[in-house]
Amino acid sequence: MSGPTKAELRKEKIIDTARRIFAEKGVHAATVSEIAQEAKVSEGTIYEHFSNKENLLFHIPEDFTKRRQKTGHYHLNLIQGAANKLRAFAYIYTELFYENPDYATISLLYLKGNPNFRQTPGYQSIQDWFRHLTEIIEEGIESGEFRTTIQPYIIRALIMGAIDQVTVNWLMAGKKTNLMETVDPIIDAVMEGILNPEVGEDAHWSNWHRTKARLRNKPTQDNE
Amino acid sequence: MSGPTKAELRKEKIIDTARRIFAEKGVHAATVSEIAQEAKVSEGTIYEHFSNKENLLFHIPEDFTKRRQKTGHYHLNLIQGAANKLRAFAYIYTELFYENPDYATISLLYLKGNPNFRQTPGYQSIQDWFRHLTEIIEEGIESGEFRTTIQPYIIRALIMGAIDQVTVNWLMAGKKTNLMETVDPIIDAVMEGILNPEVGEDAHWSNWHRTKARLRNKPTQDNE
Amino acid sequence: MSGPTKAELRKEKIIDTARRIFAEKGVHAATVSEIAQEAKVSEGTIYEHFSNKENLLFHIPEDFTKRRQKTGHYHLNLIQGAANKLRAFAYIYTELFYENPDYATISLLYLKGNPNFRQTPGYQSIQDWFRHLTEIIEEGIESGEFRTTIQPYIIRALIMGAIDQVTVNWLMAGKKTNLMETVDPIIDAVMEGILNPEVGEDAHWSNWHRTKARLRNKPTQDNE
Amino acid sequence: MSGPTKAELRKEKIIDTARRIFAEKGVHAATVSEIAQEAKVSEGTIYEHFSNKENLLFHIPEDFTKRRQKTGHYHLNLIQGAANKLRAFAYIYTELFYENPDYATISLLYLKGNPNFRQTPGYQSIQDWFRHLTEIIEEGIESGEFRTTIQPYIIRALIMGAIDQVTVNWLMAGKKTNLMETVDPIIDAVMEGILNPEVGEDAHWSNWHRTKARLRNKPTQDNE
DNA sequence: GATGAATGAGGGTTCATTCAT
DNA sequence: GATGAATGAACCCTCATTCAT
Repeated sequence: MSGPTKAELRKEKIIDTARRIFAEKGVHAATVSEIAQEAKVSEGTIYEHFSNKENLLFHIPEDFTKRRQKTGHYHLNLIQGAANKLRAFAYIYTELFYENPDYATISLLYLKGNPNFRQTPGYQSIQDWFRHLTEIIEEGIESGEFRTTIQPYIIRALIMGAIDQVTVNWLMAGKKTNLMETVDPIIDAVMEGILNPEVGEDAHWSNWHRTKARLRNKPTQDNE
Repeated sequence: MSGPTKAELRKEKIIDTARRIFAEKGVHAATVSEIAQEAKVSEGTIYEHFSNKENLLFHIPEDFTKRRQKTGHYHLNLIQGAANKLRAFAYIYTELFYENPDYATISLLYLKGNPNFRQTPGYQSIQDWFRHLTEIIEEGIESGEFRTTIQPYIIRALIMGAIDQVTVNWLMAGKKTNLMETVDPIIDAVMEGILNPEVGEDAHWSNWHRTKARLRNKPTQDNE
Repeated sequence: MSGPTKAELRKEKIIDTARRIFAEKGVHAATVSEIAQEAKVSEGTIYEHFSNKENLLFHIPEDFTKRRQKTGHYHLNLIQGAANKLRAFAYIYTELFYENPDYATISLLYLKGNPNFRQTPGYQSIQDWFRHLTEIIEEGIESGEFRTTIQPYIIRALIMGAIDQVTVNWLMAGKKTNLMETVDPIIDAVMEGILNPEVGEDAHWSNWHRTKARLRNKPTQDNE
Repeated sequence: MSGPTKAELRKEKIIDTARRIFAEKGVHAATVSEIAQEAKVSEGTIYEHFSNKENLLFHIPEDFTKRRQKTGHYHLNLIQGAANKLRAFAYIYTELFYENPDYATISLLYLKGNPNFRQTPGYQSIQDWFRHLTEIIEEGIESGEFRTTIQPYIIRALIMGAIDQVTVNWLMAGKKTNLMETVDPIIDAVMEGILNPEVGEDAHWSNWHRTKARLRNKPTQDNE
């Protein structure tokens, strides 16, 4: 019946403050002392809850992961069709960054490429969520909605890579645009591709199917 | 007529060593002293060439940028058709990472998200190269090769985001696979999309065009 | 009529644990928190019984002092002759270390040279016990059993110094030997000296009596 | 031709200051920062010369060991007779403490019982010097000067134990007495023992030879 | 231009001690 | 009396940067 304990609130306060300061000044430039001060706890208290500074960093996604687990799966299950689910996934994924730019900063700039983070349970939770996208794509292939020739891992990289990319640009440029507006164009492009179907294969001197074959045979031709 | 001066060689040696050590241990964990030792120069000499540690970091892409400027544009100009150029671009871009994983590490993990780097000439050179991809896409739209509805910025984000994504995964997983093999599937997917054209729009209870429209009107419906 | 109270048992448990941990890791490296944990009390409880960490350290000899008071004097009183008592004293003194190596460690390495400890009642108790050895020696001189030329303080330093010395070596070497076997040789040597009485004073070019006199007159001749 | 370099002087200055401060306040209470300040170097400089605080502590005996190596052996070789050498050794050993009470404090209170110190070259040097005393005693036994029944290790423990003991007492009591005056009584006692040769064995009800035998057979009789 | 010893500010972390419950 | 979470002062150590040689 009772809500979170005082200790839990304290811990969340620390994580929230750390997220903000890490994002603002960078993980390296941020000091534990400053986080303590702004979270209105002592430095010692931080070390009661987290074994060290990096461990604190690694706990930042926890909240979001939990929240997404609860709501994300719920919403996706209500949607029918792989294409629809895929678009919804992109919305949910992007929206998390859009609504929590500090989390986006930390996730994309400090955690994504951190080998130590990949050893933590926090990373596992995120992976679980990513795997969901793969499942959606596989579902679409099986149902015939998607081409059978596509590779789920590649499509996942396309979608998430694109969103990560535009999110980083958005963050770096000062968050002035509406990040959410990039979701549909990304998904539209992934859905239908960029080639103009009204133009025949022979419209170009070197159509791309042939080029593809050519390049494949000499993949390192551009090397010195 | 004569080659690079002794000082220039020294400078390159420093950059090469820095690239390796920054990539191996991380920029923060790497020390100037260690770089000096391994480059067989004194710490003071490093500061003769670079104003500080971060400045040294920012000079790492220089080499690659110059090399790419020379060869990249040259090769791309020989290729006809936007689709072909686009694929070639992806090859060149990925190959640089594949052949220089230390550079890939630094570029993707330490420079991409560094606001200070975005103020340097080094970033400008990279941007110039990226803009080339945009131009290729625009060229494809104009020539009718690509759909007129696509947005070049989005397509660029898709391609480069996907490559960055698979490259980071490849780096983190120990560079065991052949990164180059992911290029074609990525470009293929971008070219033709993932939807199965043999299945009609009405094949699914909720086709994606309708869903798209629906989601667009209530983009934040999933928020609490 | 009833045994020790719960509080007293608690206090003893704390002292016992502290003795073990102080000895194992060193007083400085041992933490109050660890002692509390292993003694299964809270840190606060330790501070109910002892004003601070050093005060806890200073209470460690208490037990042994009390026990020795009870049994030591009793046994010594049953023995006749100063030489016999002296040997018995050495046995009792060494045995305490032998049976309680953790106490030996603390006593010899952390208390012996601690100026603050010398202000405590605990130190007084130990001193009382040491004075007993002086009394035995004085008794031997008076009874004619010992030479009248010896100085009780010096003999006490010899005996206790030797035992302390071999005990520290024993502790440092991993307590592999039987410490008790060193007691008799020490006392034998103190009793009869090391000079060979069968060799006359003039057997050596420079007999020690003369050397002694010589050195005494120029005690600092070897200084620069 | 030139004297010690500036760096060597600096290093010695650090060691000298550390010796004084460690002795004054205790190793634990002394701070590296304070040592740096008083030695007029930066903290960083201390860590250029010594890997950490304990390593600095372990370098304190170095000077004395070197000096003793040079002068100690030289003087001892000029003296004839084991008894004379033994007394001379005791003088030299004690004098080092007497002339350098800070070193005595560190040696007896912080190094003697430090297991880590026993792994250092510094400890080896000291051991070499101690072994010299054993050799002198063995020499005396072989020459017939000393009893053949004595054990060199025990005699060494007696002499050095006694000197250590009186030195610690002297230090703790404020260095008010003349420590050197204890050397002769110690050596005299060791030489001739404490038993009065003019009193026959039967003078006491229980002479010590018999007691010795009795105790030997029941060495643990005092245990509960 | 090159060196590398010296600097010293600053950071992460520990832990004895306190006090509200 | 007992608890143990919270405190925060203090310390060891690192390392980017400087500058006399």
